[in-house]
Amino acid sequence: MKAGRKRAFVKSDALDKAMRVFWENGYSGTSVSDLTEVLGINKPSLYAAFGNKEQLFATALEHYMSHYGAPLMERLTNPAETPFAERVRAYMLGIIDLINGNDSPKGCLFVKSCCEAGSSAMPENISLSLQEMRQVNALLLTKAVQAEQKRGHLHKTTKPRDIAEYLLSVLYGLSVLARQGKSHRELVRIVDIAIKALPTSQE
Amino acid sequence: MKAGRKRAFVKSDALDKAMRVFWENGYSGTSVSDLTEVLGINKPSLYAAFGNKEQLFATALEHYMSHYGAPLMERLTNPAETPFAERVRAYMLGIIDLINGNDSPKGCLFVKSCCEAGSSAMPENISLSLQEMRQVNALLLTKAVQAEQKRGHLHKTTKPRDIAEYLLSVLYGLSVLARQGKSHRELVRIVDIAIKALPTSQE
DNA sequence: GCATTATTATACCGGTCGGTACATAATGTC
DNA sequence: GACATTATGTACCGACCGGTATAATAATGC
Repeated sequence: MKAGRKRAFVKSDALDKAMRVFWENGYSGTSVSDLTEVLGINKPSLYAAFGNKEQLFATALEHYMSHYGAPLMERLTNPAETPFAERVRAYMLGIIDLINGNDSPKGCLFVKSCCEAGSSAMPENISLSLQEMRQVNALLLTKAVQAEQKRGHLHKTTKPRDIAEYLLSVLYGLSVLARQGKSHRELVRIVDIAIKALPTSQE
Repeated sequence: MKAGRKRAFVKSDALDKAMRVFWENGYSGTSVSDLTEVLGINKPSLYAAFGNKEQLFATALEHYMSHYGAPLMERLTNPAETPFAERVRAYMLGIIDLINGNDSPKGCLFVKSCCEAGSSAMPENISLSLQEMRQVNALLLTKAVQAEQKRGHLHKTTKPRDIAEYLLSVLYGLSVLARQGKSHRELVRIVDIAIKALPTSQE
């Protein structure tokens, strides 16, 4: 055991709370005072635990992606015996629950952050890692589409990458709609239309 | 002619410049100093001409929607003799040009603002007018779909409003992708996939 | 010419921003 | 218990925030 006074708060809990503040107000819309107020700690504690505002945001963003976003990706491949369109639907419904939950801010933190990115209002490092995150996400989705094309359940006239980007585009749009208060039901209807566009082999 | 010293800048030019600053950095990412620097005027001139930061943003947003967004809507109905899918495509390609232009910030100011909305970082009035703007946009698109269904060129199993919201969702997604640097060509490919989802009567 | 009116530039307002110095309190090792 | 180590609360830093008071400047109507 290391020496020294014990931290009076649980770091992982604080990180999740901080993530939600950024989720609600965005990077430049969130002040350090906002964070310390919600987390119930003082500034020196926050800076000692998380570095500075930029580093805390980066950590919160990774926490969001790994704990809330990434787990949904499994639905794209499992269970393998269900039709591809159903798996995509399950994935997208998971995203809907995430961006339209009752106990979390509306919309998607990642999408929100992307909109802030690429300007002087957001540090360049963050903008770059957002771009990397998107590429990883798109690649995973592309591979799922590719696997399905090889199985022959999806015809091959459209490049898998384009199909993946199309699906992501719809998802990003859902985040904007969720932010504006659209209901769960309305969002699901959009997903159902979007999935009809998938060029299945029976066409 | 009114008495008094003449304004040393063209108000409409200043408004367009201000719009671009907000477009680049967002509402809370833009400071009044950012604005006066780009506009080349002093703060009292800005406040005299546009009220305050919030009012200037509201004006800039309306300028964006009426001068850049709204004119594209005509492509949805004209020319009436071209197929509906082609008109929708023309509309969406117009949006792509807007959000991926070389002489303007990437992405869509409206989408960016929607992501900032609904939080303490953005005044409530702005959030409300963003919601109204979206409703107007969705209604116009819905009516275009509805007209096409009556003509019989689009089958009626899907509600026109849902189709409209689906198309808007794709467009909002394109804004996020454009912001991340996706090329014109890639965005067009997404639009082409999205349009295939339209339930045309020949199916 | 002269009062009136509007815009300009400078300089400043209180408040908040992100970030930290400092002293104190609590834990471990020896 | 002495001591090193770590976290805490307070109080503060310079810089910038949105916004304005003031006075000089330029245009008008009469």
